[in-house]
Amino acid sequence: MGNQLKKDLKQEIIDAALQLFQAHGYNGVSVNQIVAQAGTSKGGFYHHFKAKDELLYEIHDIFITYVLEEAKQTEEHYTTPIAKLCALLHSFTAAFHTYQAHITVFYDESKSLLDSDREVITQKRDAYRKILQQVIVEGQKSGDFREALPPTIVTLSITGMVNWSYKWYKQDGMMTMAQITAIFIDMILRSIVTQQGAEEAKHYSIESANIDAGFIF
Amino acid sequence: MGNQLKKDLKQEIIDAALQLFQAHGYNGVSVNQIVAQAGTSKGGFYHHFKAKDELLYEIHDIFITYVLEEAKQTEEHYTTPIAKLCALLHSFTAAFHTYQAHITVFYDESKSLLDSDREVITQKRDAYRKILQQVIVEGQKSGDFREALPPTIVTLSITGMVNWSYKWYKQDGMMTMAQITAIFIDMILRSIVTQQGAEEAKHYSIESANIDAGFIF
DNA sequence: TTAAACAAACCGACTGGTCGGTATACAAAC
DNA sequence: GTTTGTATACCGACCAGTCGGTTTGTTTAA
Repeated sequence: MGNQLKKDLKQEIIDAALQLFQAHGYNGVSVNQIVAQAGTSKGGFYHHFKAKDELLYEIHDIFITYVLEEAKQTEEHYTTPIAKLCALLHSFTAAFHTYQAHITVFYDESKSLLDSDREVITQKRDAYRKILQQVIVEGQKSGDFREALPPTIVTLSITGMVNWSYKWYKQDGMMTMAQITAIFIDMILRSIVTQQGAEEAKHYSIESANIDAGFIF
Repeated sequence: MGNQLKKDLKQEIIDAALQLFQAHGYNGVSVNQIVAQAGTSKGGFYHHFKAKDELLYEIHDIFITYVLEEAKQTEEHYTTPIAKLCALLHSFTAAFHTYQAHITVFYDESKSLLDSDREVITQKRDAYRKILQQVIVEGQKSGDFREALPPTIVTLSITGMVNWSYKWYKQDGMMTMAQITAIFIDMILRSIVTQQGAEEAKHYSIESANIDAGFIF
């Protein structure tokens, strides 16, 4: 437990790499730059990592493992498809505060992963998408979501709309991520609910008063 | 006119670079690899380009210039905000067939642009976004789009949802881009129209019969 | 004393870019 | 019609510098 009180060098390296990769891309950053920013040396680096590739893999894995685990727990904790969907989106976007750099690297630099590493990551990413898509399918079966929409496209649309915010969301911007997410959810629900589902979805509309009171998890 | 019958070397270089950049990123590809793939030499390359940077800039500019011009014309050609929005989306996604590689490079590698180049590109990209956002604002003023939604977030949501498809759309997949776009439009319209706008939006619903007949420009 | 944690010097491969030269095309001069 | 001049298109050897990674040496903690 206490071994994280003093940030160790490995974490320092990861943090430095995150910043640099986010700004210049994996192949645009040299190991020398990373160790300089982290305040260490190449010896220190290669003591903790077998290769530069491994660092990129760790960044990917830290992020997707966290998100996947979070999604599993969230999905189990709620009952209706609509509630599940909202909770999934909120739990994902909540990660932006801590993981925005991870996300940028995850989506822009995964092509630089070793093939073997990418397989592992892809598997976890697909597992995450499967959870989301399953919720959509559940909602269609329960009659809350329109069956005319292909679940795969809906899933990818939602993912795109939400993910894309890594390109424009600023921590110090005019809106918090929770506020933005409320709008996402409003738009997404309206686009996919049936008349039956509209009842429950109303609670998540930004026109209903209880939004500014905040969304609790 | 006839000077393009035989593909010239410069175009060959750009095509090769597009493929390679899309697969491995700008900094993951060397000039040697590009000229090998293009079937030319280092000398040939630097005869046509002052530097590797210039090639990346050209790829960006070709794409955004095309898209921006297309958007301007499209926007002028339609009257109602709803029609404008639909036409804008269709004209953008139609570019995927020819420009998917450009788009990938555009969104993944713009951080590798020279600062001066990036300024020019950013300006054009903002001009495009402004066109889209203006349509949203018009729709709010006309009473077709919900005024509760912040136009900036709506614009970014739409952009995200549509753009993200560059990560998963396959030319030889089960759905054509036009079919996918019809679903995008259905979802987007439902999420932003008022009761008033719903009338006109019905024409673009995937539940109405005329969708499989195709969308004509 | 031993092992882990780092530092610094170093290595070969490769990088973006240059340079002298050649091949081709077309126009002017004779 | 042939020669000459000149600009463009292109080639491939070569350069200085940087890359990821290794090796050797030193410090620190147990």
